[in-house]
Amino acid sequence: MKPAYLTHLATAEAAIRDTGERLTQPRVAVLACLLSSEHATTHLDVAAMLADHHAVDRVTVYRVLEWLVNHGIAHRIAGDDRVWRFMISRSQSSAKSKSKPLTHGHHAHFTCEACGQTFCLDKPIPKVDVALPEGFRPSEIDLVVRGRCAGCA
Amino acid sequence: MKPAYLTHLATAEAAIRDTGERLTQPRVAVLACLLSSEHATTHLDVAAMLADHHAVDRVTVYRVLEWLVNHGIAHRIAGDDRVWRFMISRSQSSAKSKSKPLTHGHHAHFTCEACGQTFCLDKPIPKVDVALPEGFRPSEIDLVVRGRCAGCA
DNA sequence: ATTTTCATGCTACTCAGTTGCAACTGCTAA
DNA sequence: TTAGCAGTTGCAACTGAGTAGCATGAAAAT
Repeated sequence: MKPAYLTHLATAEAAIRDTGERLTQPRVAVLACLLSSEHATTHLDVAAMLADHHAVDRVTVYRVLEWLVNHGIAHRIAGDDRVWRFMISRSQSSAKSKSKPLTHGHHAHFTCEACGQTFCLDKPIPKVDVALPEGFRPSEIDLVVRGRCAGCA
Repeated sequence: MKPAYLTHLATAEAAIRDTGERLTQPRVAVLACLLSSEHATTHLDVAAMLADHHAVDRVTVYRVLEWLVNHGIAHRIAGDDRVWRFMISRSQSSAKSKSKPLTHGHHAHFTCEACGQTFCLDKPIPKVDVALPEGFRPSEIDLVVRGRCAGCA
């Protein structure tokens, strides 16, 4: 059984070429990995998935993930276990535009208390109005819902 | 100049005695530290503050902080730098009750992108209704506002 | 084909947080 | 007041995430 990410290699390659920066094996492989994943994945998950067919050094995984984030292709989520998790930013996949850095705006995540997995909630989020103290200026709101996912219910 | 936390020692002692568990120097000192702090503090901050007058081993700081969280006296916040930060749960300070574990319910934090400090937003938060996928059950919602605090504006 | 530029891999490091264990101390009960 | 015990502390050694420096290697530009 071949790993699932293989079917996303072409899409990944196109997306990376789109950035105008260098097209490299590790970038393609890591991105394909994210594309094939339903939920947020750690650097470790990525390295493990690639181990058989596209072995990539763990440091490179870190760097590629960071690169993807900087290019607005992926975004990172701080989990409860102080491990970064990564996910493609679906929002940009529709935009054919020479996308600006993409601040990722209002975004909600769901973290399962049982299995620890994190999911992106694509559904539109009602605009939240939070009263801030004098002098505080907001730029972004992050919403995390904790609970039990469908699989662990 | 004496450290600020010294004025909170008595309050801290009372709160710990309230739990019915053991009253120890490190617990009192660490809690006094949190009480004296406006914003979320790391284990390191705590250890540094106590160094002169109540030196406590760093492992003990970790353990005491965890203990405080388990007793609903403090709560922890996952920062962007994957370091835990801690704060007293103001909500319980008013409750003279033999407080139940306290799930800390809806709670908002503000993280300053410039100085990295995290503040608790005590203001009531509008109830957020998030549409979850089929089978997902929420238990808690965490709201983090990112931006610039009054000091860094 | 050659050069330039930038990404990769490797090694070695930092730092948060944890574990195991021996020594100690706050509480309780005699 | 003291003896005993269980819960705490301190220490040392460890794990695991993430990073820095540097030599090698590979895309793209010429």
